[in-house]
Amino acid sequence: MAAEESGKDIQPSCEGAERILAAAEELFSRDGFDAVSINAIAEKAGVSKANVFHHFKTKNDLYLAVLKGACAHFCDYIDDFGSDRGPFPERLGSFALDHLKHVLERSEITRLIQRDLLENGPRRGQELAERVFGQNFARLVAIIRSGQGKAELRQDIDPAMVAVMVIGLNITFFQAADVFRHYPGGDFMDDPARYSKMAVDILLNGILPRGGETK
Amino acid sequence: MAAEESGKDIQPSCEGAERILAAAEELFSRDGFDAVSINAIAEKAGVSKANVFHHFKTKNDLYLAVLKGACAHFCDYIDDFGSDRGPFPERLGSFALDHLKHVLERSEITRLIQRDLLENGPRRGQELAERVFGQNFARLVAIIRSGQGKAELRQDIDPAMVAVMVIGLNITFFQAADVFRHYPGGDFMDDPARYSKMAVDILLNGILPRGGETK
DNA sequence: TGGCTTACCAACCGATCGGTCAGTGAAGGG
DNA sequence: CCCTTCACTGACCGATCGGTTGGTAAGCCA
Repeated sequence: MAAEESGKDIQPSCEGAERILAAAEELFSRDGFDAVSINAIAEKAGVSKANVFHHFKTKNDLYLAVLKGACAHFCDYIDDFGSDRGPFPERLGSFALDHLKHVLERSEITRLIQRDLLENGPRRGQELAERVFGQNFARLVAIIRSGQGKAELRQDIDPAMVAVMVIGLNITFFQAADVFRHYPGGDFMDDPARYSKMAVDILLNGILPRGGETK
Repeated sequence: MAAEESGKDIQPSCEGAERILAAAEELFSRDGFDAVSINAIAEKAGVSKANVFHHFKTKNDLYLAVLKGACAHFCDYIDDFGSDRGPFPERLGSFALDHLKHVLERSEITRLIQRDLLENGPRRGQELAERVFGQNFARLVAIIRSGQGKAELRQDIDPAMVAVMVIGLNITFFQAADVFRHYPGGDFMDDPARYSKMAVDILLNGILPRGGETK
């Protein structure tokens, strides 16, 4: 009897199960948990409905497996974000753009996680905090803190706050570009790189006039 | 025969219909469209299921009515945001905090709109852009632009971008406070006013050291 | 060879879904 | 007075839901 992998992390190993997972990931992220039927998943995966329940005990188990896989995938490559050398502003800008690209390239996973957070509230928030964004966040905070150590940025600001703003602004682009795009002067929401550059510039320099010139 | 108000904006006028709308708004925003059954709505509203269909042609019609009502409610009071007088930084800070409070107070509506945007993608984005956030956005842009006119902020920044950042950072707080709260140094996500103050400070002054002191 | 496990499937189950229908009782107008 | 309108209901419909059951065919180890 299969479908007993409740706690384990063994990846499917079976080709059918992988196809089920892939189909489920796409459908769940696009339509949400309740809007997707096991029939639809089975059909898309090219297997029978009973086979879905052979590999996953319940629909919720399948969803959890999809979410776990998505989280794992999302954490790949984040070590490559940003350059390790160079002055702090460049390092921050590089991280911000890499992270935004990463989010946009994995839009399916991003939407899945976002939806899950929306539906499962605070309790899921803690889980996700630990296993998904944790690495991104820690790395970003480290970049900022190191810059602060070298007095390359203000001492009186909270590095965690800056990290929240960078990631938050990227998520904002991901989920609200379609809204803001339609406003007059909102055409920068069409170009991630331009958006990232503008946001980082403001983050670094603020919007108030300076003594010197701004660039 | 009722249930024929497909295009009209006449508010329910009937007490039963109002109770149905209220129940539906709460359930839809909490659990999402597909997870809420007409039975559940009817039960919560204290009417029969058939009566729901008497007032609203289909489940989707009811959902649309809820969304429309939510949008209308959300736009109330936004004219009171921010003070009209005083220096630009105070005006911006005041708007940002008022807007954040507004979002948090109407968390049900906010979540409903957010969910709808997530599920209905770009096509709904345009609608929402026009009818919900439009007024907020325009007002915020006006505040920023007026400050720019008086040379109270940099000339080379895009007012729309600043508006996106203010609103985006508020939405970030709303939806991700439960995630970021769990990180070391993320305790500022417990206090909206503190978060808003920190964000606006960075927005205004940037994170790079200045010639003078920062405050 | 025979027993055991595993991947898989068609058929089926009770429950619930969105939605319909025939009808009831009260209000209102002629 | 009847007649229409309207808010409202219980009983019902076909479809589909998540999940189960009994069974088949292939591989593996003895």
